[in-house]
Amino acid sequence: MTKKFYVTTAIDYVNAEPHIGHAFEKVIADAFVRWKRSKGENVFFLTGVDENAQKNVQAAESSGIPVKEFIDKNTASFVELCRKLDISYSNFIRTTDKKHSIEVKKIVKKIIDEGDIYKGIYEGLYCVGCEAYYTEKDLIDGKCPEHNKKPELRKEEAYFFKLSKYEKELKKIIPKYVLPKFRGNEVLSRIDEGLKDICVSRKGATWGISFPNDENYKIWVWIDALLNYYSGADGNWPADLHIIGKGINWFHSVIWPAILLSAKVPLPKKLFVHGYLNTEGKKMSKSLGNVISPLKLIEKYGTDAVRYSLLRCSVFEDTDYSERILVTRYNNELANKLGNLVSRVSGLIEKTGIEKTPNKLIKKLNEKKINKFMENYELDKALNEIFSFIDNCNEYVQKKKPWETKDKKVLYELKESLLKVAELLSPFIPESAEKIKKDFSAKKIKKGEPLFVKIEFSTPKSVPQIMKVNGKEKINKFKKPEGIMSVDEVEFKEWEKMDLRVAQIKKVEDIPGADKLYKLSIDVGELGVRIICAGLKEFYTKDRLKSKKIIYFANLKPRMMKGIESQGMLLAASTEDHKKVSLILPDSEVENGSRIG
RNA sequence: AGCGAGGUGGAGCAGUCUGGAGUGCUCGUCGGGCCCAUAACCCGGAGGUCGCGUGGUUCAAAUCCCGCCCUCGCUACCA
Repeated sequence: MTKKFYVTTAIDYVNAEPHIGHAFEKVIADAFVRWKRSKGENVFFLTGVDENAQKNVQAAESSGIPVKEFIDKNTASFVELCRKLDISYSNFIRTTDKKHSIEVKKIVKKIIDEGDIYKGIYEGLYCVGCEAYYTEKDLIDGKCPEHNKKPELRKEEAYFFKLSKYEKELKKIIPKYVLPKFRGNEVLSRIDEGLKDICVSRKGATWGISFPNDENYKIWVWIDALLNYYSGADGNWPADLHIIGKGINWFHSVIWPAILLSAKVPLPKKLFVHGYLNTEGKKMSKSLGNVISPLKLIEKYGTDAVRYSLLRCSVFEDTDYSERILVTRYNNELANKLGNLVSRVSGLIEKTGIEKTPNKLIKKLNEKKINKFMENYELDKALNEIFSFIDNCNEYVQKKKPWETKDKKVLYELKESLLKVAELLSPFIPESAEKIKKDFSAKKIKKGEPLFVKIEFSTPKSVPQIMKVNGKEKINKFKKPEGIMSVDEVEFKEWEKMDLRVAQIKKVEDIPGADKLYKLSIDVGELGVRIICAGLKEFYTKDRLKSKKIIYFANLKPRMMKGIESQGMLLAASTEDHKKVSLILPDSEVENGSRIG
């Protein structure tokens, strides 16, 4: 049996629910995998979750749920995300799997035998309060930002990996391995700054995989995590393609090949580093509260709408993404261009019929170009090219006027072209592509339900159809727009659910590592004292906030921000670009905890 | 600070590597066409000194070189 083409995504931390970035990566990988398969290749596709990270433990602890239970719950939502996104993975790995930890230990053992792991002294600034090491730049005035105490210089025994040994070899590998080129260059220039050996053990950690022959240490989670590609390969190693985000490029470009070199395991062929999604030009982060939930989007708009809108994003560069962008793309491209074309052609065929003829229209389709883009992993450009052919089809209908000419041959060409379009789109929007295929392969082609129900932000009304006939304006009839779905209007019942209160700020504190966030303790009268995180640091000094009465959204689902549970949010006005932020305050003196509404 | 990316009609992009009339795409806007289709589809217009130096190279610069300004990202556990 020949080896399968092996594709992986990064494995995700399960310290929180999946966000849109996770969906982005999975969809890219899936579309690519489906395309490969459509070319007759046998593809093995691995995705999964990193469950051994310390972060997971922290998140579990602060939400008061046992680690295992917490992880199982979050892993389930990542599995659900894959299912709802139609991700056609072959294997889903969890790094707590026994099989995985056995493989990890084996490889680590090999590296030890190779003499590439040695015991040394780890020296760092340790804050007793945090029970964690800090680097110089984490500190504020040389003090731990959380406890405002000088950390102590602490030394402990640890295991180190001889990363520096592989510097030369890595520099040779990277240019061919990393895609796009500029990501490879970034890494290379960092290697030139010096490659230090890395600490690969964690002493006294309770979660994770133990060192072989030394139970006092857990293996650094990255070694563990990276090896998922190997342990989950199911006999298909080496990987042909790793798909990851730019944030973990270093680990995949440098540490990962070094580990494999040391363990004498073949190297993966390509590393595909995609960019990030931003919201309204801003980085997505929990502290900004602008994280988009893919599960919610799917629920609201459907799998293919989410897949399509994500796949239209530039793969290598960072791209702006928002619900509004999703809706715009969905309406303009899926509903108006493609959906409408399917409707008009199937409707015409139902009325007129078809007659076989050579397909001249399809000549406008540049399939070579599309394949070229796909081979270069430029999915967005391939998709663009397909849609430019869809434009050609719409132009063709317009030009040939088959509703007038009753030309069955033209309709045959359109039918054939749409079948081709469906084939080309199936890696991107499998469900809709399948529908198109089915519609146009039927013996008796009929106009079906709209393929993409259009989304409108306001309630649709009946609109008069105004037509100009021979230069004279004529109101034809009141036509109810078809296939319009209304969203984003809030029922009074929904509004009522919101518990808004007046609250007074009692304490303002910095949060370590957060440059925008304050931790606020607020007095909400009968509801007691609550802790919230607010991104106000750029706009308000601590003194200006202290003892202010603000409007507080009390029953907002609590969320973790920088390791702190934010129990609700305060209301503030902000300009579009978020450059100006102003708190909303009660007009006159009211009691803490007063209801608003 | 270092490294990286970018500055192209009102918005967002492509074009720059490999120089050839400001060309293209999506949205918006204005006008027209069409009445098959999900108010969709098609055609056309307006709108830009391609960040600045009226810098250099060249017959020719958005594209190559130099300088400057501005914005954004990354800097070792974030997809």
